[in-house]
Amino acid sequence: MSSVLSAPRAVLGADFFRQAVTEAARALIGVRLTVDGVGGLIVETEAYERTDPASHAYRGPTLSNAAMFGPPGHAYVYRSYGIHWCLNLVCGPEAGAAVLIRALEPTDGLEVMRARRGTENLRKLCAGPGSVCQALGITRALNGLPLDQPPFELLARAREYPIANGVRIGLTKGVETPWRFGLRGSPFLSRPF
DNA sequence: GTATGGATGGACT
DNA sequence: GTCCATCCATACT
Repeated sequence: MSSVLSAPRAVLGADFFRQAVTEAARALIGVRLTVDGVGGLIVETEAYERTDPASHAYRGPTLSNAAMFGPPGHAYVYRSYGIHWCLNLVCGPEAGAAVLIRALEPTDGLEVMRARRGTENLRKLCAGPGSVCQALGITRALNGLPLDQPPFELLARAREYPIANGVRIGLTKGVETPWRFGLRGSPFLSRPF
């Protein structure tokens, strides 16, 4: 599908991140996410919230998940399987909720991302939460940082997008909860819906 | 103090 | 489809 956009986009404000986490996860599809100017359009997200057994916030605040209990509109970055980094956007009217960024359609800084990922394949640059962080250079150094300031930039979607939704990926708890959202038909999803 | 297992991705059969 | 690299917070002894 086309990703061309010419209209200027607004930076996402505090109100965006205060909406219910599932609404935020849906509304983030089509938003342009960059870190130091490198990134693309968000095409896949998952929602996690406080009372959700699959969420890192489920057992309450700890040192490592503290960002999830901070104000919305900030990043929560964690290490996954000892190898990868995963980026969440803290969202919602209540503390302890966040949206996992699972895939982007790469648009900005393609050569930087190709070098970081070690592949020329556009479809594989940002397909999966670990890949997104590798391509964008996201590590724990960005944990807790506000999303409306550099190096982050989040620009509102240019139009409405058709949304697919389904169950979340890779979980052992909360496996039935259909809180995975994606751009329907996008070739840049980590997996089809 | 020690064991465990996870919101993964890539290599391989 | 299966396997497993590699970190570290948490659970358990």
